[in-house]
Amino acid sequence: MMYTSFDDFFTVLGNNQRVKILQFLNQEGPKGVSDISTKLKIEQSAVSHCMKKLLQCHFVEVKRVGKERIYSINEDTMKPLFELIRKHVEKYCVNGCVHWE
Amino acid sequence: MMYTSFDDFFTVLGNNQRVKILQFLNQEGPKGVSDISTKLKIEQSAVSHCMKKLLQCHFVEVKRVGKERIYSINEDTMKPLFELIRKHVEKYCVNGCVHWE
DNA sequence: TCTTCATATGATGTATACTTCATTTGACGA
DNA sequence: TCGTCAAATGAAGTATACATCATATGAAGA
Repeated sequence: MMYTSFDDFFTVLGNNQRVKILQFLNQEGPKGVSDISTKLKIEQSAVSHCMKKLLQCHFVEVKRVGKERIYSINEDTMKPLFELIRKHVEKYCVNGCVHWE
Repeated sequence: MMYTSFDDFFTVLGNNQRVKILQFLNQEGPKGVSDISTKLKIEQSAVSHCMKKLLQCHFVEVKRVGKERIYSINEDTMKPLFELIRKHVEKYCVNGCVHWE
């Protein structure tokens, strides 16, 4: 998969696990793969696959610390993004469920 | 598909056609299904399917005008959302292509 | 009420991406 | 340099959502 445009960014966000990981990093701060895997109950290799895509889109950054790779969200983009969606959900999502029609 | 939470919103945005439609409506203003179908070269029924999901997430609104149904974006959410992503792409997407590694 | 236009719906094949497993890489300490 | 831990990679089966077709609905005018 190439990441060449606007739409690709949403494609990468269009996956619950990746969004959960981003939210987790947003709330808990920088974390290694094992931590993410344990806390969110996602397989280690699945987390790795997720992190790769998130990295490619610059939604997260990574730094090596010993054997671990510590991931942190790109706050410039992700914080306001989550805030925007949070407001939207708050406005339209009633009783834990979007209502329509 | 149910739309019960935060992640579902990204799932609906995670599709190029739906994003293209949103961008089109953002730039060109309210439009009917036929217009969208013709301009973006997407089948009529595909557009309809897209609009249904976009409606369910309140990314667009609709009003009947005669036989037509005119769709317009939810500006409160979509304008700032697009602006946010635009800045992100501008920052990290070099020469029409995200670079990494 | 019949016809036509605009759009929506439902079903099904097909494409896409996710999950999982096995394996590899890379760093650290003994 | 060997063993171990942390994470990444690749491949393959499986699940998911998309594209398309045929059909239905609903409004407007003749």
